[in-house]
Amino acid sequence: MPDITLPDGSRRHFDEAVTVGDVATDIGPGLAKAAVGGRVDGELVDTDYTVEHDAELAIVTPKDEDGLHMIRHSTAHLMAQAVQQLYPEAQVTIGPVIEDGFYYDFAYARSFTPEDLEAIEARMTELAQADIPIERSVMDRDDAIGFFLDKGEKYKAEIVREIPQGETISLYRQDDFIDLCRGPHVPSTGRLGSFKLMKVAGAYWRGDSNNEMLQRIYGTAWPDKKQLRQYLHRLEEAAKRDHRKLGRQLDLFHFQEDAPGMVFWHERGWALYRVLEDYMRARQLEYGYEEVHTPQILDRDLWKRSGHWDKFRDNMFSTSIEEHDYAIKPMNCPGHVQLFNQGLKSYRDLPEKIAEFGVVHRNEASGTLHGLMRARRFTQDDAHVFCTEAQLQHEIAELIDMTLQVYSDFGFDDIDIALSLRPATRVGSDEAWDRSERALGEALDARGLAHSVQPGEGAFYGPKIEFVLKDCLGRAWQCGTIQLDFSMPGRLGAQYVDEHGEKQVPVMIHRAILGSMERFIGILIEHFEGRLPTWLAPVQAVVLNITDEQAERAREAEKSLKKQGIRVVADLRNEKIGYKIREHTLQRIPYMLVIGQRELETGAVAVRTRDGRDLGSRPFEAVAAGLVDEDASHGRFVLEGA
RNA sequence: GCCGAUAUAGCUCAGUGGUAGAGCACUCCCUUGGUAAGGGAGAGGUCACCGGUUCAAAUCCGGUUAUCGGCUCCA
Repeated sequence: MPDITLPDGSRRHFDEAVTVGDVATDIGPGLAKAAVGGRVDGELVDTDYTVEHDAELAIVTPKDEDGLHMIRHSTAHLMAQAVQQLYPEAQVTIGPVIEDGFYYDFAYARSFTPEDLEAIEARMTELAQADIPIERSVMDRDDAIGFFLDKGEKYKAEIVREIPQGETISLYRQDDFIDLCRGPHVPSTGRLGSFKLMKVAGAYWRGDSNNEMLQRIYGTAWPDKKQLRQYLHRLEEAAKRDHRKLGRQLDLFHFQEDAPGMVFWHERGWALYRVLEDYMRARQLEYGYEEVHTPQILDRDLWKRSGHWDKFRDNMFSTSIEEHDYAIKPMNCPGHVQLFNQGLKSYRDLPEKIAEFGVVHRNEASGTLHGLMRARRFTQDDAHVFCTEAQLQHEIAELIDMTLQVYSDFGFDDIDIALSLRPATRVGSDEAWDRSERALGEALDARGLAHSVQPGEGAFYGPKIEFVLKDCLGRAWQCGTIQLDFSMPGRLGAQYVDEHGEKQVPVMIHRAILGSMERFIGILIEHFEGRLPTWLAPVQAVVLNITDEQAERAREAEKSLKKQGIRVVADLRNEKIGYKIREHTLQRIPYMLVIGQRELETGAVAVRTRDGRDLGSRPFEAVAAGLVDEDASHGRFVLEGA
């Protein structure tokens, strides 16, 4: 008869087999009421799971990660039940838990409308209030196939068919609704209630664009109303950071119908862009790169030789002139190989590091465009390192250092690293892939950097290391990449003469740190909610006069700061100081320098930050020096600290 | 590219078969005001584009384009 060990180490003895629910009741009525499931010897189970032997048991409540997961999963079932009651022809398919909620895919003749969603949500609330018991049962695999086919659920039958012969199939039933499911689930629908249906969208059956389109309904679910409200609030806050919205509000850039997926940079946005480019240029010079610039349009033959035309022609813009076919470059590498091929190269010339702020065009599918984050024209901080295999380890190690240093300067210290291995469609021999995958893995291990491995995710020409940075909302952005290429140098005839006078093909490393300049700017805007650190801010300070009396001094201050390299504007409009402060605060300008009669007399400026803090009146020269320091000191606020 | 939604003034939005609206922004005038919106007046729109229905279309229908949310994709 079972001895149950609880997570705090205490033991309870029972004279006969007990359910998880019984144990919870035995511990206390409050816990019994809260219990949605249990974890028995590490396995997640329903509350009516029977424990027959000695076991470790944790009661699962909505406060646990497990419990929250169960609530979301059960809410997905609740939604499916509501949908089938309201739309009996709708077939159920799959309904997994996702971050912050769940979705369920239905096969239905038409799309669900926002009104349908309201009706479904209302029905879900009724079903939750009815507190319908949720019961588990098992069925033989073949019986289950027949069962679902009888109900006209061909998708479910297909799922069951793929479960190995002989495995037991578990079903969960709540009233008239029965779904194939591994479980576990909460004991009754009354445990659910803090949910909201979020949106409908099309989704391909099994995620394959050759398959039919299903109707997916997304929802969110939480242990209580308060957490639901907090979640919805969080979404609103994230929406405020949307770089497309801020791009307009802060006058950084715009898009228009004439150039889908291509940015029109305004003066302020371009100022930010140039700071980023100048910063990367300085880093690259430090690390011994040669900056170059290669043609935008190259003969199609070159793209055939490089392998791009075969693999990616659908995503390339083409043009022809005088009966010659060309393609607009989607990548910079073939051009960089042409540069490497100039003159005869010796092993003494290696490594040769060629960098370009390369403007590329890729014909991204229309439905995928997303502001700066996914554009058809963007600029890569691209570079190619040509080296010998023997130099590989050292070069990769240096690239890893450089990449992490750059991220740190932008304030990103939480970086995930992934190693992506060979994809199904690829060029190059398996031996070359073996060597290159090993080289990258060893470089990471040598530096003690934890990383995940992603089989099949490599580029067609080689494996890669990807750097994924996390912004202040915890969202992940893949930016940096280091890719080995044992194929293209050979295809495009790159060679060097080794110490024995023999011709050899160099190894090529493709690397980008920011990735796309445009996208990185989008990430910065969202990460800082437009409140860019002084060194990045398009306008770093604004000089404000209070009355016309101080206009001349304000103009002088502006001129002096400009001369010292500060991005500054003077606002001498005939408006009250409060009005000007409000406007420039909303524009997220780091410092507002106010000159009134008092400052005019003392040669000072009154400094106010965009956070609304008054740093007091200070001598103009000191403020100017502080701004210059702050500009030079990536991310640190010198003036405020003073 | 696929599914769905959307497109009205510079911006944010209202208008739903019968003369196109508001707030902010803009221009001019008054105001010279000390840290998040001073007052008044004015100007501003082929209602995304093309076609259809109708006596009459921003409004209804069809198509195109773009955008938004997903899906697929992301060298």
